[in-house]
Amino acid sequence: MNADKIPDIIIGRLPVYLRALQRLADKGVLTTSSQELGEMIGISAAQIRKDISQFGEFGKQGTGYSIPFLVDRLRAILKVDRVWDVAIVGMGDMGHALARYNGFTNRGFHVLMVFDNDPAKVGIKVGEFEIFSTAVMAEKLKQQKIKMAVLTTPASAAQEMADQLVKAGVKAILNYAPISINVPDDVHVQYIDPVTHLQRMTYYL
Amino acid sequence: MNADKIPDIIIGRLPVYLRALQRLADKGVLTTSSQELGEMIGISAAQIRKDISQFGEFGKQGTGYSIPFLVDRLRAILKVDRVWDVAIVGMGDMGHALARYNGFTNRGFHVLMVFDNDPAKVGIKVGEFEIFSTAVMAEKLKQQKIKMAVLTTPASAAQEMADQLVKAGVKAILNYAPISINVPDDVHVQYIDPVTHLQRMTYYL
DNA sequence: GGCTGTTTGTGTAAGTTTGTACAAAAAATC
DNA sequence: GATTTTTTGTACAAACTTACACAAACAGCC
Repeated sequence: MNADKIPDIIIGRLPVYLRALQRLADKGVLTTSSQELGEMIGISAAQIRKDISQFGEFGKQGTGYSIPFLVDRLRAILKVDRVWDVAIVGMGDMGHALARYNGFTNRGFHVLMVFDNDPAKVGIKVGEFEIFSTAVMAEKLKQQKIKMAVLTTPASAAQEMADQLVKAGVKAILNYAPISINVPDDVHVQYIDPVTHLQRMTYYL
Repeated sequence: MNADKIPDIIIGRLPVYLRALQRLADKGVLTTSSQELGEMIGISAAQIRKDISQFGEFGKQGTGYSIPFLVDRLRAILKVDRVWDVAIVGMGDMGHALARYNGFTNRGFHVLMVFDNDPAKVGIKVGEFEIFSTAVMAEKLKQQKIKMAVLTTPASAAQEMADQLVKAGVKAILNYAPISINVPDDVHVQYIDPVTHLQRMTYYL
């Protein structure tokens, strides 16, 4: 195990490996090879081997990798061998869709609370959740020690909500708002904007 | 203009530049510098200059970049100086949210049709759209010459739907299903899976 | 008009990432 | 049990990406 400093680009591929491996596990497959995994996800076998070997010698020559074992290791490395509570901020269509999404379960996450700054929405039920006011957000996030949030507000509110999240101790933000946000260096942000993703492909059409 | 072969990693940053520039333009700002833009989006000024200079000399020493001009150039480079028709496949919560999203307008895209393979959903109206059966999908996509699609089905249906999209001539797929899909080399895929994005951040918490 | 400050575009160096190839280990086959 | 096949982990080379630094161009000001 060479825990020195793993490049972020490798960390970014591990969830993709994990997703494919869990899919194989669900089908009852017990072992796989870097070759087979690579064909599933479109990454070269050598790269997969090199990425995984950063964390230890998890495979066996001639056989490949034990799927249950490798899944366990990857979950531990990514720290999703536990459940992280997540808050959703912004209860528009996207916030609703995510609040009702059942794909977080078993992959390390649990939506615990949802917020909106519109007084007309506060108190309304969305599935199992009652929408809370963003006025009480910092308090509730601190109380529950929530470290991760999903931002699904319009662009106009995103920076202000991000600031409040940071103040409340949130260290990871998944930003669905179509705008870049500024946060301190110790806060991580991932961006999901369907338009930028589409624009990245039109260049090649 | 050195159109030889622009690295994909640069193409991927251009939509982020464009998004920030259009935001400045909407505020009425007429010029900006690589420095200012870099601070907005968290990318070094040198990198922004080098990226942009791949396509021509769009800036002016001492002044910076004309925002309207640079926006025009980036839109042309990314081919979003026109409107691309897009189909959405899978009318669950996420499909609904995207069908109702008004953020595509003015950024180069227009949702033209939506599909679902559930007979109980076919014919129902979602906003302005009538849900069509996936049985008629290939036919309708070809008829309208649609080249881009958003895939919002469960993982179990994603590969089959992707195959149908490819057969119908679609060349770019934005995949919200939590699974890697296999497509021919000339078809582009971008992935949006909130869980893999979250898992990429938990490593650092 | 000359001086000062700003900002671009780019050459070069440094750093990072990927690809290639192969020894070593394990399993399968005969 | 010897040979062949499969597959890992990694050394080394190649390719790619980013950072640094600065000349040249332009604007603003006195």
